[in-house]
Amino acid sequence: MNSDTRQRIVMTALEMFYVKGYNSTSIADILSRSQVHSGSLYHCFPGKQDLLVAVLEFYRDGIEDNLLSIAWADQTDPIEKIFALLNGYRIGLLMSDFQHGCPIGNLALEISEPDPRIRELLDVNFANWIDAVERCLNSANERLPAGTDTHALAEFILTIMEGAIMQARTARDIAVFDRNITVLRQHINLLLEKAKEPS
Amino acid sequence: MNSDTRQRIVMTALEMFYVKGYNSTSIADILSRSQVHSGSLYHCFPGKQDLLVAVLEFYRDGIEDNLLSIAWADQTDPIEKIFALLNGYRIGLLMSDFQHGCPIGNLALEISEPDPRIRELLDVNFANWIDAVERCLNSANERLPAGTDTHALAEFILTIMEGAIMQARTARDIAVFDRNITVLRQHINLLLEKAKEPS
DNA sequence: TGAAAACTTGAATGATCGATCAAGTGAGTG
DNA sequence: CACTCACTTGATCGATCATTCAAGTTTTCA
Repeated sequence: MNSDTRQRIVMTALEMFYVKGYNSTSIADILSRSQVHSGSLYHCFPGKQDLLVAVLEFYRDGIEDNLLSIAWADQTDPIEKIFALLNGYRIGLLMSDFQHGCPIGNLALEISEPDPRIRELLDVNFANWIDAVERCLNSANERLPAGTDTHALAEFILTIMEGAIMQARTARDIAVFDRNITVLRQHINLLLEKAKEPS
Repeated sequence: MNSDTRQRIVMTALEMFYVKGYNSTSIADILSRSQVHSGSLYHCFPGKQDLLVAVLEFYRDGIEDNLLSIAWADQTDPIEKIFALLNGYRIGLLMSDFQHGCPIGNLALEISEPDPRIRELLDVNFANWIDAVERCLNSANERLPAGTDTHALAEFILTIMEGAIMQARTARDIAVFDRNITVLRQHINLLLEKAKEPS
């Protein structure tokens, strides 16, 4: 397996699935953009679905190096880490003129009857993201009300990220995204305040 | 324009776009399911995009009769109206084995480079949904903290609905949806409690 | 009643899709 | 040097895509 060719194919597919979606990206698109011929592609991958699997495995294996470590550079406060992560998606929206949202979320809604491998990989990617946020919340444990369900709260934050991106892309207006994050911030502040109460 | 044929086409397209998505639904699919021949379809619609426009116009014009009035039967409390609306999507997920999410949200993420008409129609549909929730919040105005941004909160609730559906569909687990709604409920309760404080 | 307009039928079109494969290249190994 | 085998080339395949259109049928209305 020529890993240079394979990697070029995967990175091209990753980028095109991100911008155009899975169904709207043709093999011919990927071939011309990656400067690879069809025989080489089908030497590395049995079919288009396996290309998607490879892309999702790349996301899964690279969450630390390609996402978290970048968003969390210079961040120490665990609560601020969460907002720094969300801000990464905000920047992605702005820099791409609202083309780049969340690659996993896009695929999750686009693929209606997924291959089991693909559904599981989408699920794992979500789970890894939730875990990362949950670790932040657990680090801030003593600042949150006793008995706070940090897993549910981490899921909630993913939910807000996905929904906020969806609305901002549709409206082509970053202010929608910002208002959503502001309400999330208010919710977190309410929790922090509640934790301070003597009760 | 034979409105019977037109309506049958639109309702079939609506259903198939909902379940399979826009790109994955072929004209041939719609023709066979609606028992219409291609000439009739293209007599009514210039092309596939115009079919999507008609579907989105149907959603836009039917939000009151086809969505709100059903979800809000037997609901009087404005806050509970919001949760009843969310519960409608929960039931849709369960009854369709996680096939039915939010038709607007699905299309919003799937269509990456939309025709301006389509982007605007997606936007209008979101705006109408937000308006409906905002009206509920405004009705409960005196129970919320003074100065609450009800528009931002309504956007936030749409965000949660979309994100919760996305996660529940991917995990094929309604518990994810429920946990998200629970956290939203806690946020609303925090607001209601805060409004009671003498400050 | 008769002609025009609206609508239906269904075969056909060219484009594009994912996928195949025979032939060729070249690096590594005996 | 000879052989192997991973890899590349690029023409080609059948399926399916959205769309077209000539011919036929029904409805409208003067």
